[in-house]
Amino acid sequence: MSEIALTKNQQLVMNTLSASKSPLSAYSILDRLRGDGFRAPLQVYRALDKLVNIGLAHRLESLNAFVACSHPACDKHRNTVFMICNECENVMEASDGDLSSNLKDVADRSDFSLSSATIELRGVCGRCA
Amino acid sequence: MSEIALTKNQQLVMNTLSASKSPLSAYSILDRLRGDGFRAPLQVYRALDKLVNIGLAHRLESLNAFVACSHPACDKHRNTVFMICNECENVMEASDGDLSSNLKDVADRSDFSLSSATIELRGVCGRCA
DNA sequence: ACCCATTGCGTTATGGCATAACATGAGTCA
DNA sequence: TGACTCATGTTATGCCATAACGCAATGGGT
Repeated sequence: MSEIALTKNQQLVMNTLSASKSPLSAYSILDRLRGDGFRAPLQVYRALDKLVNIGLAHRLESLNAFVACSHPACDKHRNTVFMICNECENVMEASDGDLSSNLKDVADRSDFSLSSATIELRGVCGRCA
Repeated sequence: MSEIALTKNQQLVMNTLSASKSPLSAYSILDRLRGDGFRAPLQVYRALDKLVNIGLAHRLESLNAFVACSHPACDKHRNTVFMICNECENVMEASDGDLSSNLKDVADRSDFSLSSATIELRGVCGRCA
């Protein structure tokens, strides 16, 4: 497992994501980093691309937003499930072996060669219920 | 089970979706319907809202696009899984009882009250493999 | 028949999300 | 040195989605 050195921009974006409890859009990250010299969306998107690629952040498709990975060590063998609270917008991350193998079964049954999955749940979290 | 009457616009959008094998964005639907008097995105989005609500169409979050429902009778008790081929962009739809109960288990374990799920798989379909 | 609530329609304008294309600079390695 | 890679900065552009307005048609309920 190699440590990966983040550039200054990547570090700034990562810090911004980590400091937020709820997902942030690229543009809201941009706004928070204007004081640090950020001026264009691309500066954010490029950093996000890298962070997502190395697994330090995740993109939430249903929100067009991003979160810091809260999984201590993201298990590459399992699909990640995101639970997005409709009330507080906070996001919980989970993974489950049975779910992942089930997903693979579903794909296999359709002769579909699975490479990645987007699993985003909506509902209400325990704190808000 | 009540039959639902579609308006002219809704019918046009539905026909367009049904005629396409792969997902369509709202704007590409708009382009295909300009000859039928469509002029603005909202005309498409309003029809799509309705079609999605009554289950005749689905929104694919990871594509920002829409597909006609290919499920003969969409089972409300099961979550729908979309398999999107990276090669041909075609989409297959499936559902599975085990997967749905697994998903609920994962949510329960996090004290999350599940109301809806987005499950979109990427990979390669049988025809393209 | 009347009112009223609901639903859909059409238009203009606006806002949010994301990337293309081009040029620059820093670091590595043969 | 030269070629290559990766990150950066900037401008411009394009796609996705909705706000806000007003109007038209429908369908109960009294």
